[in-house]
Amino acid sequence: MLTTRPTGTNDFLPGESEKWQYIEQLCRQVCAEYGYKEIRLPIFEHTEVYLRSVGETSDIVEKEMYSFEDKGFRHMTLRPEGTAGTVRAFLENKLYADPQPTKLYYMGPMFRYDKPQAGRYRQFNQFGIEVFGADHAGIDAEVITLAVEIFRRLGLTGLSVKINTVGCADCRPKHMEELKTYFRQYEDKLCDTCRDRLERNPLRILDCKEDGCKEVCKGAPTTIEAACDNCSSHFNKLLEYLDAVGIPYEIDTNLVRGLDYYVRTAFEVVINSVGSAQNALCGGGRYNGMVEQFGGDDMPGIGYAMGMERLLLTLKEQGIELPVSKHPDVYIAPLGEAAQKEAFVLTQALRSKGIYTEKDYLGKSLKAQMKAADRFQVAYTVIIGDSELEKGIAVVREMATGEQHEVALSQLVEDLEGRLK
RNA sequence: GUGGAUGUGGUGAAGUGGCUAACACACCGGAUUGUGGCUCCGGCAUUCGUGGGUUCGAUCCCCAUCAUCCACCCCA
Repeated sequence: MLTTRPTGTNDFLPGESEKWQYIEQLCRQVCAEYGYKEIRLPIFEHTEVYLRSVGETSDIVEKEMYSFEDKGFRHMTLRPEGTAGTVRAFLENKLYADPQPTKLYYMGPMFRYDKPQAGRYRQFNQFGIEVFGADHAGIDAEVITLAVEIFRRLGLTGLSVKINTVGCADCRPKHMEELKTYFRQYEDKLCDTCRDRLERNPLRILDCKEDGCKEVCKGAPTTIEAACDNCSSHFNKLLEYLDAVGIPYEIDTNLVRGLDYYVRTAFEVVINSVGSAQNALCGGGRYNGMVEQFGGDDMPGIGYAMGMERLLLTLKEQGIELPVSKHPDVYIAPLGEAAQKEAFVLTQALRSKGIYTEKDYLGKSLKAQMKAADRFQVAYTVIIGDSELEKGIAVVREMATGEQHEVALSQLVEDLEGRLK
C-alpha cells in the first residue's frame, strides 16, 4: 500500500511537531547549563560496532537489529541505540586527547525490530548523554541529576529513580559463579528463558518478571552483596552525592538492564502508567571498559538515554500542556487580483520586520477571509480592495474591538509595528 | 517472536444479508452586492482496511492479508 507507512513508524504532524521542538529545546538548554556538547552521528554503523558493545547475548543483537549489506558487501546496521556509535566516534576523532571529561549529548532516531505497542516503536527517538574520562562517582550523580532535571522542568510527577550497582570486571565473574551455583539448585523452578540464561548470563535472571523466577531470586546473592570494595565505595559515594542534592531514589537490587556493557552504576527513571509495561522513561549506567573493547586505551564512561515517544506519552497522560503554536500577528485580506499583489508585497515587508503575517492565497470572499483571520486569532486584519488601492490606503481592523481605521499603504508597516509593540 | 481485540467519510461514531450507508463535530459555500461569533440553509463515503470466497444479493457470514491497539517478551 502506497499510503501506509512502515509498521512501527510514525508521522509527527504540525501540532505534534511543536511539542518535539519544545522538548528538544529543553534538552539542549539543560545540556548547555551542564556543559554537555552535541555530537551528531551517522544513523547506521558497521554491524560490528553493536556486536562488540551491546553484547551478543542481548535481545537487541539477537533479534532486533535492522541490518543490511550495502553495495560493497559491508555489514551495516541502523543504530539501535546511541552509546556504541558515540564510543566509536570518540575514538575515531581522538577526543581522548582533549581535556577530560568529555561530555556529550545526542538526539535522534533509533531502530529496533520489535513488535510495536504503546510507547514502543521500530523507529523511535532518543535523547542521551555520554561522559568519558571520569571515574568519580560524582559524575554518575551528575548524569542522574541531569536526567531528573529534564523531567522536573517538564513538570512530571510520580517518577522514581531506581538504582543499582551491577559489578565490575573484578567482582562480576565471581558473582556470576555464585549465581550459577545458586540457581542450579532451583533450576526446575526457573522459566525456560531463565534456564537458558543460567549458563550464558545468569545476571539477567535477576530481573525476570516470572513469578517463579522472582521467588527464586529472593534468596540469590545480590550484586550489592557481591560488590568488591571499589564497587561498593563507588556506589555508596554515588548515593551520598544524590542525597546531598536531594535526588530521591530507590535501590533496586534486581535492576540489571539488558545491555551487556554496564558495570557498576545502573539506573532507570520509571513512571507508574504508560500502558504499564513501558514504564521506563530513561535508563543508563556506567560502561567502563567499553572504550578498551573498541581498541582504545582504558577510559571510563557513563551515560543514559531517554525515550522521547514515551516522554510525550507520559506528558499527555499527566495532562501537561506544552506550548504549541503561535498565532500570527497580522492577516492580510486582499480583494481582487491587483490587491493580491499589493498584499503579497506588504506581507513580505511585515515579515522582514519580524512580524508574523498570514495572507489569503485562495481568492476567498472577504467574509471567508475574516473567518480565517478569526481562526488564526490574529490581532489585526488588513483589508485591501479596489477602492482602497485607488486611494493608496488599507483598512486596518483591530480584531478584539472591531475598530477600523484607514492607513496609507506607505505607512502600513510602521503603523502595525507601532500597534503591535 | 507468542497470545488477544479491533478496522465504516478529516474526526467521533450508528447500522443491517437486499431500496439512494444514520447522526454529531470538523471542513467548504451561501443567507441582497466588501467584514469575524451565534443561528439558518446547502455541500461533503458510487462506499464500509485490502484481496478472495459463500450467496440471487454482503459493510454486515467465511478465509487470507495488511494495519492499529493491548498483554507477554524486551527495552527507551
